Amino acid sequence: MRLTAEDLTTRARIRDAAIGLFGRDGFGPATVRAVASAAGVSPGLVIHHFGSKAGLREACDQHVLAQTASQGKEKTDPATTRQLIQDYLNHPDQYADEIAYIRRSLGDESEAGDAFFDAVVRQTQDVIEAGIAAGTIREFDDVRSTAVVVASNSLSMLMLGRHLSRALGADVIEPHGIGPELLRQLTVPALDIYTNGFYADSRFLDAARDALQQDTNNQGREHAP
Amino acid sequence: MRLTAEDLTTRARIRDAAIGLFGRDGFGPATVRAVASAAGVSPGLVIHHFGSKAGLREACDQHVLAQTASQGKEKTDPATTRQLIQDYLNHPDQYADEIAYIRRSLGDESEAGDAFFDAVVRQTQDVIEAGIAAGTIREFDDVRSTAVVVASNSLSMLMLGRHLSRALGADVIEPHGIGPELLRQLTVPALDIYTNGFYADSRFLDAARDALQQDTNNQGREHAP
DNA sequence: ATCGCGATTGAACAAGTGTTTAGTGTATGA
DNA sequence: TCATACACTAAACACTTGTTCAATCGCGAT
Repeated sequence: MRLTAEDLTTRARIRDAAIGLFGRDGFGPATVRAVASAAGVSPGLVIHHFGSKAGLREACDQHVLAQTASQGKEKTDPATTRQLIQDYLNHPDQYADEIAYIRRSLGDESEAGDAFFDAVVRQTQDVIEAGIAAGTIREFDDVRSTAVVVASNSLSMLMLGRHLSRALGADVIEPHGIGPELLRQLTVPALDIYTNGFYADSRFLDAARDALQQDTNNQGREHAP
Repeated sequence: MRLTAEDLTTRARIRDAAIGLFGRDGFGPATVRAVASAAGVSPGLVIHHFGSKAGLREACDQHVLAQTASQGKEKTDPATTRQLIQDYLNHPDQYADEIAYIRRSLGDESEAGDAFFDAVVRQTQDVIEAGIAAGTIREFDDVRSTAVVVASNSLSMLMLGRHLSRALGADVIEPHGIGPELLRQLTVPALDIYTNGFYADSRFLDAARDALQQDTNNQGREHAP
């Protein structure tokens, strides 16, 4: 259950307003005055509570990170995955602010973004290893790199959500880009590739292996003049 | 061949400096003064040539878009793809500025970013359809959506390059994140998934199809209270 | 009742922003 | 030769930014 704004302490109200504005406008463009106004408070009070704009952002980082770390610890089996999908489809804008905030953190280089990305990769790797053990996921030569690729692919929806909706000609542009309409159109094609592959045979894979092998031989001179 | 800074007209020098700074620092943080300084010129001259900072950005958008549209029209068959990979591996920082700039454009909502994303999707779809005709790529129920997914996955490397290098423990942090070291580690795992799939069977795909089918039935009430 | 202390505000400040303006050269064409 | 146009600069302007400061407000403890 989400607390309404009136139930929160002023400090928390400011922080939540900041999370919303930081996520929507970015850390630079979102001004202290705008945050204060959104929280129904004076700009000075924002500084009084958080010391500086950087301090405010730090508090937002910690809060969002803690918020997202608490959930998403137990999604390993297909049943729970389906549960999560349906849950998100029914409450689309429940985590909208956090999602937008994380997107900004991943784009704008920051420790919070690093931590979040690492957490996603770690969790992805756990899921893969559990899936391999359970026989639901293939075995890979390099599980770590595979986890990074899969995590990157997943997060691309977060980073490019706006473009995805646009490219699919969404009737309504969803608040932060990623929404039910989007998932409904992209989940099956994505899982289709993950299930049946994309290429018809291993020609591309072999070609890439050749190219990289050949490159490894010339590894001495990185930057050719 | 790339022209050196001295050979360019002042206007072009300013524009190139702006592309570099916009890509490195972002459109907001990169100041007119910084651009002017990087181009060895006074701030007023920047405005004199481009009317405003927005006009400067527009010129940069057009230039980068034209630059990237000229290349990347003929990469359809595996041989050319390998050629491109090797070419990029040998000249890593040739297009570094453009890559960083495009990354910013895709993140910061802008017409240029939209145009670039659409171009990538369109090109991806062309490649897929050509591949299907040639028998190198599987057939899909929804080619358009598949193209969007593949394009999104590809661009994730661009958007998250910094995190990818970090997560893979790159010895040296590449200038804009994506570089030879990164490609060498991620190309094969990525193509492995695209070739042999990720899941061991179609259980996840079926589960997702069920969930979405079930959701389509309840489509009337979007936001459950 | 009053003291004290944190929450809160409104106004101000210093720094940085994009932009303007007046002025200086410096070519080129009449 | 001169005048016009253009590239270019230095300084200033108007504005926004984050932050500070003095002054209240409200409330619990003494």
